[in-house]
Amino acid sequence: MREKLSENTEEKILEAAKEIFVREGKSGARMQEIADKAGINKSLLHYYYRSKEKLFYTVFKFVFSKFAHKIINLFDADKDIFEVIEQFIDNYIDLIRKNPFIPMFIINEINRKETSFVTEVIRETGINIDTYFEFIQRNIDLGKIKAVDPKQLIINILSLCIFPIISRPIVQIILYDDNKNAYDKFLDQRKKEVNEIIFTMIKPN
Amino acid sequence: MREKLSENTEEKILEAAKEIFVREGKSGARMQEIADKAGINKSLLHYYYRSKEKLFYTVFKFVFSKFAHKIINLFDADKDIFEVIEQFIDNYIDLIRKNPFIPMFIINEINRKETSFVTEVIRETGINIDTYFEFIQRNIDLGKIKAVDPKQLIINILSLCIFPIISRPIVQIILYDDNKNAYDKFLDQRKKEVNEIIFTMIKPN
DNA sequence: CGTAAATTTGACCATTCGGTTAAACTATTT
DNA sequence: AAATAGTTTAACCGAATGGTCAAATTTACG
Repeated sequence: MREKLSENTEEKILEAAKEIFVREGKSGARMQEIADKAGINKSLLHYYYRSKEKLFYTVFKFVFSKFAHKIINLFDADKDIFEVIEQFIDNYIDLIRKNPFIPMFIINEINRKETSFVTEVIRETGINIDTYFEFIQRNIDLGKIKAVDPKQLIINILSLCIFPIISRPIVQIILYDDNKNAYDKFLDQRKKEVNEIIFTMIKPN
Repeated sequence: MREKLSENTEEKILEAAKEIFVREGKSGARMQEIADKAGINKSLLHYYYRSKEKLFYTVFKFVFSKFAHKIINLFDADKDIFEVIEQFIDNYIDLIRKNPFIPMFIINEINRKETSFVTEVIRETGINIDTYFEFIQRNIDLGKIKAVDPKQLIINILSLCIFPIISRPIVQIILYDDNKNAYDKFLDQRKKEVNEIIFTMIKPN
């Protein structure tokens, strides 16, 4: 049995597939377009990933895993919760701003799949929400924050960070007459805004 | 010139197209599927709406207009702002819960279109954000609420209401082990949660 | 080098899909 | 009833698309 000669090609395919799938969605993506972007023949796609379905699954798992871990891992630390949240909001808004299509991509495709697919992906990527719950509970026990519902809290943070970016194409037009710079400023201000909201809601009386 | 005999068929097509487009997206939707759902021949689709593009445009405008007006019109009233917001949150969460695919549909398709398309739709549907701005400004002037940024405010409300529902398929699994009832309770509680957040942020000191 | 395995290509296939066309059918007007 | 305009259908078309296959090329190794 020979060694794998070009893990390079596989990389290039994945990179191209990621870009196309994320931008166009699964049904909108074309195998030919992915091949072109990877600079290879369409047959090669099927040589490495037997079908569009398989290729998509690989890409989805990769993208989802990366994003999910960026959320969960933060709360692993033993840092001050207010610092963690501030840092999270700052990093996450920037991250999504740089990859504005990814949240939509994830939500979108999960909507089209059965639960088993999602469960499988979550299991395989090994994300674990419990570290977050423990982190919050510890801080409640220590009296650092109010006894808030950790589930509502994480959804509040994610909502306030993600929604303004995924809805940007409409909101930028309606609120800012499609002025890109103005909306970028809006998003920068938003970091303070979200911070203030979350802090206000969790800080002890 | 003859009368239109069956505005019935046109209705049926629109209804079917709406359901399919919203669920499958523009590229995922099939003209044949729409025809089947409307109980007619595929050629009839092209008789009434010349192309998929035209049919989609009609559906999109219809759906977008309905949802946008539900947001804007509320703030037209001369009611107490706290009542308006409370009612809005309650209604809107229920509305989206009943039509969970619509926000994603709108955001999704707007992402794929050029600005001109969106501007056109907004112009044609005649939504006007100024009534909202005036409503907020009036309440600030009257000292009923703090001098908050109306843009941040509306985005906060929409984020907190919409995101938990569009991300439901993932979040329900991660937070509630895919227990539908549990997540429905979560969303009911959420009305209180969002209300409390918004009220806390705008009420005068 | 020679050969066998791994990689890459081009030609090709079956199916799907949006769209067209001509003919059939229905209702309305005269 | 005949003519006419509006409505519906079945058959068909060309392009696009996911996928296959056998041949060609490259690479690793004895």
